[in-house]
Amino acid sequence: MKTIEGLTEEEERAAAVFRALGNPARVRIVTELARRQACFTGDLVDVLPLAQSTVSQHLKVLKEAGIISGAIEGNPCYCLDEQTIHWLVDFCYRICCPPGEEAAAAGGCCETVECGADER
Amino acid sequence: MKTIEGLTEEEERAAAVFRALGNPARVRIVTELARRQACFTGDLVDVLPLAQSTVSQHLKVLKEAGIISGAIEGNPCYCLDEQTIHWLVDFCYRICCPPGEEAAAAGGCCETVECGADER
DNA sequence: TCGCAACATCGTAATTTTCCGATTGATCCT
DNA sequence: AGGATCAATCGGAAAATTACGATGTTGCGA
Repeated sequence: MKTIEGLTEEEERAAAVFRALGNPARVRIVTELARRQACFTGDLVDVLPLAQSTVSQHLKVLKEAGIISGAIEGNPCYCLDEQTIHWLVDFCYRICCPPGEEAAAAGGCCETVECGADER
Repeated sequence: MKTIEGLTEEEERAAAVFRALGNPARVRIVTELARRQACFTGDLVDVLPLAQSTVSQHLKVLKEAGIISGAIEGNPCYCLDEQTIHWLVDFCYRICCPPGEEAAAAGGCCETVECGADER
């Protein structure tokens, strides 16, 4: 993947977090973690139809992206890092509804500009 | 990628949208689109350090995920599909702050359970 | 109609992701 | 110490992504 130079740090981070979440197994891990508050690796292995090593790798990806955190010495216990989720939501909001844009938020942009068809 | 059978339709869709957003160039496209309301392909090619064909492919990915929409006959004009963004934000909220969880939303889950260290 | 300009799509090479089994490292119990 | 259990990491194969140039396609003006 080529590096895009003009990117802000925020965009960079958003892309990384989105990428980490962009996998069915990892979304499942996140929802499970949200439901249970905290899980051992084994709990997640039971839930997912994947090998233990694979689940472990997914956990690593999520951890590196800051989406989950945790692990106690010798008894790894994961949980959601809600700050990151909140940050992501915030990012989306700022994208979608920049200051002074209350009007646009309602109907979307396409109606105001001459663009709205689906297929070319 | 293996298909995870237990996945809800929502989780499936979330993973797809996240995946589409999980690329620096595509995040840039989205932010640019938000800033300008609507863009021709050429505008985006000017902004990104990528070949025209590559940008076109990124646009296709975003379109297939429902993140952008648009294109008029013969003069393709893209814009954000804010509904999708809103849906995604909603999904994140439901994950992070399920009903009857006001307390947990503030401090995160980790403090309440015995799990909070960073490194193993 | 011819050619141009704007995009999409195709073919394809390089890189990355995804998954698994095997191995290693830690902890705990006997 | 020896064995069992749980989880991370390694090595490698298969599949997907990313990027590019070349080629199609469409609409417009000369």
